[in-house]
Amino acid sequence: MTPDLSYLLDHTSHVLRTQMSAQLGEIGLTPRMHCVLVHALEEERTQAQLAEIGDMDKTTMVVTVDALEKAGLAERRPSGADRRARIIAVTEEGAKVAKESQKIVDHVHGSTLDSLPDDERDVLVRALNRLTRGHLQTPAEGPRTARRARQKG
Amino acid sequence: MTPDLSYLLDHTSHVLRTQMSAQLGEIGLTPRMHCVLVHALEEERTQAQLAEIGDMDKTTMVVTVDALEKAGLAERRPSGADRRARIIAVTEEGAKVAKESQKIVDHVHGSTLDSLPDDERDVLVRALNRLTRGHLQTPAEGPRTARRARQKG
DNA sequence: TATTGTTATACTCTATAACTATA
DNA sequence: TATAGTTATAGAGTATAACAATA
Repeated sequence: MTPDLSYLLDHTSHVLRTQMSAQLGEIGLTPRMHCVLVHALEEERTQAQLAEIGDMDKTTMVVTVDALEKAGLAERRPSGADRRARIIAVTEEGAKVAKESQKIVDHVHGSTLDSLPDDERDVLVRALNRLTRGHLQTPAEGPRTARRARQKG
Repeated sequence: MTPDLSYLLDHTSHVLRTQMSAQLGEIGLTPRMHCVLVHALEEERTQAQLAEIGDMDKTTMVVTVDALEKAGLAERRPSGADRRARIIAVTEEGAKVAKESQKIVDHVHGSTLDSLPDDERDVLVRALNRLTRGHLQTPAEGPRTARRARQKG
């Protein structure tokens, strides 16, 4: 009998996400805010670059940066190189929070992996990495959702 | 360094779901329709029971059964035991389609697992099962989304 | 009073299109 | 012409509330 891989992956990823959201929520972050914060800290990056890294739409990015600015964790700054682009600069407070949130993320991942026997832990990660780079690399095409033109006004 | 388990599980489950949806879509089914069809075939079951099994809301179940009826794959029949309840009866055509869709599901799962080395394959499934029954059994509580009362009329 | 299935609808999430300013 | 970021909003998905029939 074939194991129900869909159920196993859906369930584990769903529960892990709820745990992550709940834990990050304790310090006022969403997973997306954490992602942007961390990658904006690594080097000077524009919204488009951060959207690419986090696999978000640019409009989703706008909302996420709005939230970070409102919370005083990051700011939009004009890019010297391209006056259309905005660099996302992390504030001092934002850097502190990012350190904290990275600890939370590592702890949630770590405690999950620690619940497995040593041999299973390593192989699980290796197998998921292999699938991610191989058979489950690319999403299958969904049916193109036709969309009406937006109302002018 | 802690592996990014969130990314690995999210990505693999997402891609697997798109592949499954695309393959089942070829014969006009959604994953939910397949799920209902298969469990309705096993024994006489009401909508509520099938919703429980597939972890769907009862209103989502209504939509799913509507789709199955429209496609001529299942019918609502009054339950002898409880006149409020409806038994979901699979049609002859529905049984054929269910056989087909089960083949598709097994093939999608099978080809994914077959892309892994033997030793990784078994351990992956064992580890995911262990997480599902253990550390990642229960979703964390989300913030209760307050909802306005519905308009009368 | 509680439950099954239904309808209507409200909410969330995300993506699309159009827009402004640059390039 | 194309791109970065913004705004408004469409659309999918889903969950909530109220309801009718029945328990």
